[in-house]
Amino acid sequence: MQPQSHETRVDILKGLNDAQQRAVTTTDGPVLIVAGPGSGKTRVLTHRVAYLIEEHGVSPWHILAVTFTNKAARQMYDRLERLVGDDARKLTVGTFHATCVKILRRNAHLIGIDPRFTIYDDADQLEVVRRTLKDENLDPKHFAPRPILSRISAAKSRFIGPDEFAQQTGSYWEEVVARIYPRYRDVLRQNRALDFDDLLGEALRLFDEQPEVLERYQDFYRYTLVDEYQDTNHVQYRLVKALSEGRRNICVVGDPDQSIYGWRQADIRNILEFKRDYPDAVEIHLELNYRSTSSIVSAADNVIRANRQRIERELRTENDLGEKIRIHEAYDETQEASFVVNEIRRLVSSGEVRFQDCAIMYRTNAQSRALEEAFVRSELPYQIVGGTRFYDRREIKDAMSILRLIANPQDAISLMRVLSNTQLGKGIGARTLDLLNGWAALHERSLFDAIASAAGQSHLPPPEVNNRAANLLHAVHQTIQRLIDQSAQVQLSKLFDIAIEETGFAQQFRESGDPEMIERWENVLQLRGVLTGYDDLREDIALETFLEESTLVAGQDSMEDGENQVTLITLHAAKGLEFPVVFLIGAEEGILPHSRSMESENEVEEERRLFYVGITRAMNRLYISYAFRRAMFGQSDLSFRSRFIDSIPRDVIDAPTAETARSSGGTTRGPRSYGQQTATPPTPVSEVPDLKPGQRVFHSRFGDGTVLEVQERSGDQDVTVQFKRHGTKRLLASMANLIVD
DNA sequence: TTGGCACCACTTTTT
DNA sequence: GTGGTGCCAA
Repeated sequence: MQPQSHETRVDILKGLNDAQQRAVTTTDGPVLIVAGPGSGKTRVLTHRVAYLIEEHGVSPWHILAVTFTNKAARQMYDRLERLVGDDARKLTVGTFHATCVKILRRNAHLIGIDPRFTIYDDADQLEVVRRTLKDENLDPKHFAPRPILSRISAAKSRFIGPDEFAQQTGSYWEEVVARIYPRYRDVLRQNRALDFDDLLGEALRLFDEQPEVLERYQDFYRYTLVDEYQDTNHVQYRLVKALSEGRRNICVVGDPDQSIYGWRQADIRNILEFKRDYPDAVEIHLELNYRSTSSIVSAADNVIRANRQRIERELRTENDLGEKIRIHEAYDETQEASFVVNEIRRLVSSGEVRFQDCAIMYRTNAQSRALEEAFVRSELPYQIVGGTRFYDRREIKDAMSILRLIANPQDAISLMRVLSNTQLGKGIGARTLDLLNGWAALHERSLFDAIASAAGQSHLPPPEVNNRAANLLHAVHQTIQRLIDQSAQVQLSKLFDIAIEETGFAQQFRESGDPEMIERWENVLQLRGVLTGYDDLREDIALETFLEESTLVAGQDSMEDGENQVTLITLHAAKGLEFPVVFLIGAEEGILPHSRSMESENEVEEERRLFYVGITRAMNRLYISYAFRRAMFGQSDLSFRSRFIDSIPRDVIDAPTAETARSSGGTTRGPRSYGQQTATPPTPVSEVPDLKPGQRVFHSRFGDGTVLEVQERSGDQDVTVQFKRHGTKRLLASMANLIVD
């Protein structure tokens, strides 16, 4: 046997524990694998696929594996390539969305959808809602677009269309949504666009309405594996169910404790009730953690146990105790960032770890700013994963909208963007656009058709624009048409060059000496660099392929492995990853748990799971930090450490400061020392203490409070105190008899 | 019609 | 500290 050839059965099972082996070899019928963090889930999944191929002679093209991110898919390919060789390439491994796009591109015409659809991302969707609100004469101040979109998306995630939605509105606000929803759908249809929810929903509709198509896919994908099953929504659940009907060779893997996408309509019941749908399902639990030290596992286990809505189970490890968990209070977010940076510098210079072993995790993207500044100042290498993504930058969006317009001129959102952000739209103002949009609505045609008509390129009566506008529109139409004509003939990067010249997009950068514009231009060039990667593809599919891939990238997908740099990442995006050293920052009430989640117990429990996910990313060292005061909206406010920290057992914490922490009325307060400031020495009660902003004080009548402001006043102090129960008071220090806490 | 300026509300998390 | 919106003057 050659060393390169496939591993034998024995090899496939070698090194796996009993539960893992069962998870790999139980291949007849439905299987539910509940896999705790670090329990070798990915290993089990890949080995299971290899086992199917090697031991059961299943053809790899009959296997469908659905992952949460493209990165996870790629990782799975790579591992399988090592296990089964070239056969790996015949597998279908991808995200739900990517898989559905493929299915729809082939079959959407069967359910009345143009397969050349554009995919609308979150920003596009919001724009459609905004415009629809405007058309309906609703004030976006009173009816915020974001919640409306979320509600529509929630409905779509449960396969509820506009008509059904209208039947079950429970409030005036929902009635407004019910008015917007059908119009939203019509705009997308008009623009030949599908949003993220449609990719799943229309695929499901295809299966519903075209049983023979479903049968074909059922026959094709005979074995289905779904990773991160706890994060699937109702439509995804039904897709999986439909595909695996009949053969029932379905294997789902997940962990209810790591369900963190409830807000995206992930339905935890999918995993909890799997056995109701498949009564004969075999349930296998992987609970032995191979990833983390036992200190970290103990912290994680205790944190998650505090959740009430949970299936009781235990996370175990045979690993050593390792380093204790460090909990650090910083003065503010700047100090917090320096603490992290200094600590990383210290660890790396001791030779113990490399930069790439370290990750910093936070609840909200905004928190990355202070970190980034600290990293730039310290000149340590770092990467921000996700966050303000490359494709979210203004200039990139503008450049992309040109490409999207070429791929789909019906896409009015992109067209509007091009008109308002490139020289092409110069001279075409609100009045003209109103006329064009009115014409489009009247004739039920697209905005592009309206322009064509105004340019005399249509048999329909043209919109009543003035001569000057008509001339401009004629030029616009010609330019776009010319670009469309070229798109199937030149390489993608070449097309891009032509497009940014002809639309005058490039011009604005070249003329400006502004350093900010130069930086933006460099980003545009970077985008061009990405495009050259598609130059080898056939000209007629390169553009479409690029647009599709760039829309469906997940935050994690942009992560660079192998570079020696620190990773900055949100807790959500960090799911599924592991790092030897993890800094979990911003462990404060209002951030983690997030203030928007604090009203509902369900949501606080989800926040706790998020905290749990963060902890369990760490292999050897875990730092948890919080700030005493934190700037939000540019203003600095006081913070209190997160209640979640209290669930971590003392004996795994290495933080002298944590010893002094105690609870008061549900909110836990931090210890006395603030970051690099030294602790205030205990003040004798009899003296009038020297007060400083930030100090915790006690007043005999008003109770606990915090000093906000101090004004010196001829030997006395005029202090403003924020009391916990009695609001803000101004007091004279000599009279108030404040006791420094 | 455009561009500049002032004001505003906002920031969860993402395929 | 940001980005989007609205008003005004040219």
